Amino acid sequence: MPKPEALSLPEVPRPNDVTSQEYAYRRLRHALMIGAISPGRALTIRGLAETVGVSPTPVREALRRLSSENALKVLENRRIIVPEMTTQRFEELIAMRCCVEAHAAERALPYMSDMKINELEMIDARIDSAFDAGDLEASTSLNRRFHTELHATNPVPVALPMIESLWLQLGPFLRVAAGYAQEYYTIDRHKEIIAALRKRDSIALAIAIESDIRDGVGRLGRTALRKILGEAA
Amino acid sequence: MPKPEALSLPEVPRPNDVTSQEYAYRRLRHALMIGAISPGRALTIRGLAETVGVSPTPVREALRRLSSENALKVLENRRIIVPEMTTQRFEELIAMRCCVEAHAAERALPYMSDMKINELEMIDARIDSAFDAGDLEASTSLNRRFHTELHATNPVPVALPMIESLWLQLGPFLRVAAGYAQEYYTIDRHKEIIAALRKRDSIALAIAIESDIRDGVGRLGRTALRKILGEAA
DNA sequence: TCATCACATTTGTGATCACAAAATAGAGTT
DNA sequence: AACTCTATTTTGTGATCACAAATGTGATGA
Repeated sequence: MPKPEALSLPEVPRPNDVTSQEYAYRRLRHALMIGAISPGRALTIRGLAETVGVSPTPVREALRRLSSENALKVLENRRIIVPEMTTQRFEELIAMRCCVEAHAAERALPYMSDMKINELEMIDARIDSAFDAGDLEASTSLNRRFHTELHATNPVPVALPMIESLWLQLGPFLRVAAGYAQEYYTIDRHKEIIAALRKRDSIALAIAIESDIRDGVGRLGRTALRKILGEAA
Repeated sequence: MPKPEALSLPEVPRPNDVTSQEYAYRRLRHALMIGAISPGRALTIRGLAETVGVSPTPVREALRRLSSENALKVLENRRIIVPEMTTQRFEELIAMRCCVEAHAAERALPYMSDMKINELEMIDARIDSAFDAGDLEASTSLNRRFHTELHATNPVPVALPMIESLWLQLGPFLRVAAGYAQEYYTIDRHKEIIAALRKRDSIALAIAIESDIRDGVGRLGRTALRKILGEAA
């Protein structure tokens, strides 16, 4: 009889110079980000070690990192799980995304060159064509790139790790509404964001960012939540 | 001849059931938070292991955690250091604190009972008397407690780890202006915060929080920065 | 005085092992 | 059939060791 449950993690490229610990971290992080692991899933060190193909030591370090990013939760029994989602937590996460990402965008605005805005516009165009071509994986990946490029325009990107932490916390949950998992990253208001950037209008920028979040992840997340809670009732 | 540099970490209580990894984490974290380690300080695994009294393995995990909280920086050579502070980074951190802590306080407001507000007021009174008595360590510790209690009133404290990460990033830097290290935590606007809480006035609350940050850490930090940059020039 | 090269030391990394606690399974009893 | 207690397995934890890369040291040369 095979192991009760074998967790499969999507492959990610491994350059020659990355440590085992870093590789394990990237595999797990990517899996969490795209919703490949469901909330509540318990993770074992040895199990992951086998999946990733390294020894337990580097896996433990990767798990600690993810725990510190609040992507994983360490229970009192020392077992490590993907956190469960609740309506309250979801609302808090969305509200926090609005707060931090709007702030980060405003803080990036002074450093935003026309060239940079053109770059963002190009990425957005590629998102649209990937989406039209039905390539959800590409459009999801490009969407992340759009936001990262936007916030990383600030030469001192203090906000970036916080934003990524929030994305990581939201990622696993959106898997629960099966078909929505990929789709949710793709309903966007990037056109409005770019327009606000061009006008150097920080008020409009903050509004566009908030709309992007609340209309995209927010709406789909709420749908998913209703679905789960409905099923549970 | 003794080792070139032996890092001494302030003691922290160690309950029986905490793991070595958790203990190493707490020692280091506390040291960083109160400014016991200067920016730029390089940390070695073996060195810390000896200081803390555990083997290298748990120390490595503790270092990974702190790195993920952006309290430590992993260089390309894999050496781990306490990040340096710059004027830009300082301003970004302060601005981020204003953004996140104001948001968190507003989010906590609906859950704020009169009893809870009384608790906060009592803590604030103890801060004042500790400060008057010249017990800077106690007043610093109570100040942290004040903010933690405030933000943790929200039953789903998504903001808390982010705020703590920001405090951790600011902690080491304030040591550089020697005398200010402890003092900066004690110039506060807690009275205004409590008044806003009582009125359930979220606008006034956000303003009070921001004033607390900008008048306290902000001003002292800028003084310290000028001092360093002046010395460097 | 400065640069260069060889050697010793330090340091991060990761695999392995031993140990204890927790979870699981199974037998026995009520 | 439900419960309890015991034995087995699984799991997290932490120390140790081997290895390779980075760092530091010192002698030799221009």
